[in-house]
Amino acid sequence: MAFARHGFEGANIRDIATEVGVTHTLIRYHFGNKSDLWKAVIDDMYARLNAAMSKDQAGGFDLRTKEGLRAWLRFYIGYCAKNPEQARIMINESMVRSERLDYMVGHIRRSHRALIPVFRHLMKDGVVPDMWLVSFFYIISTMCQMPFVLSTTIERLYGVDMTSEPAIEAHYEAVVAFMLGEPPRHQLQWPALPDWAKQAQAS
Amino acid sequence: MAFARHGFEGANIRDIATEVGVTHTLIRYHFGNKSDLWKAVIDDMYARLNAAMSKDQAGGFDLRTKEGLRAWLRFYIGYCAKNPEQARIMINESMVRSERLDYMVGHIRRSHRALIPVFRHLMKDGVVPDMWLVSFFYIISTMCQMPFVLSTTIERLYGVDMTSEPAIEAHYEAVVAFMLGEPPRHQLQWPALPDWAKQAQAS
DNA sequence: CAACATCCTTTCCAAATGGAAAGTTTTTGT
DNA sequence: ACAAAAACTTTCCATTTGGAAAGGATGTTG
Repeated sequence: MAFARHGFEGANIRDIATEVGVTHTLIRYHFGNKSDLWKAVIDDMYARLNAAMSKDQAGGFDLRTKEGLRAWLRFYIGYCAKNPEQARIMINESMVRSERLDYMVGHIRRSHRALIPVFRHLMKDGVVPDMWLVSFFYIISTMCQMPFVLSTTIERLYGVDMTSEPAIEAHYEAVVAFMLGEPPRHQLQWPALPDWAKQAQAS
Repeated sequence: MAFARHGFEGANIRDIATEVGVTHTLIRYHFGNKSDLWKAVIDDMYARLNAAMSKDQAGGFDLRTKEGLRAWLRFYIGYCAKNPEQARIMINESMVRSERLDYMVGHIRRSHRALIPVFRHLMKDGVVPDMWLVSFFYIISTMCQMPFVLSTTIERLYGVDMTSEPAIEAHYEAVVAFMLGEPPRHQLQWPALPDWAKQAQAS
């Protein structure tokens, strides 16, 4: 989506319209002004996120155990990999204090409220070390999101397509190893590195 | 800087100029077109980063030990906290494939090349678990950067000023705890959470 | 001091962009 | 089938924005 790629100011209704094959005035007719369109996008985004979360959470895992945490991480990392625009939009709007940021924070707060008790449990049970909750939240979420948000950079830098299944799997294993201190159970063939990185290994 | 806040397309030379107190044509005279200005900003950004890195690395720490890693993390997190625009610009440009992204990748590659051998060492010595190098890189760097990149959101969400010393310190302790599995050595008074988050704790 | 280059301002332009207004087609309810 | 409402298009406008051009001020050098 254009808002994810160019930010609110960089995106323009006309391009969005032609992308969908309509005129820019039609978009205005249905959504109102640019801010209204943006809000509609955000609402839809969170609706889809919540739908995916609750569906898979009902279908499954108890976040308070290591096993459940692993399952949740696999789900969440997969979701981030397939919907990187969502994190991109949110990051874009975090760059400057704005009315849009406040609107977004309403959604974020609801998500976080649901996860806080779970995260506290993980600490209490010693699954993860005790730490400041805010840090824990942003460490976890950015760990899962950022490699996919930055996929174009990683592609240019390491020649790896982060949206590919092996890369997603490798990253999942890395996150689990990092969080739980457990090395990958089945030895993975990690996506190969380019020459400049391999040579750096030697030095 | 405007490029960090609004992205390349969202920023405009005229506003940048008035911010500095000159006319927009003067900026054009000195830097050329908008892309040239952007490149000059990036070059300066990396020059300052490299200066800070090499100065403090010379003054210091051996990244291959736990102690050294801790010291480096403290430095790097502090740097990220005080220069969040740097990560912001890079993230902005990662949103879409562009000539600017390629330009940036040149700088990034140099930084990464210097760190890869160090990171490999950390894994070989068992300081951190074995994992895919690309994941490790982005886990580490985003852990250190993102809370400060997203400081406006965190402020609105948790009422915490991430740029304050206690918040930086708390985050540093969290990162160390997360990476090395070591709980904070001296018990910190973590910045307080707002009511909505405390109540979530109870449930 | 005169010629020249550097630095900076003023003025202008064309394209892009958000938005308004008015008109046309399609759908819907009766 | 017909009137009203909803959906959509065309046309236009004011503002913003990157950029070009020309002129003026301020050194700088022989």
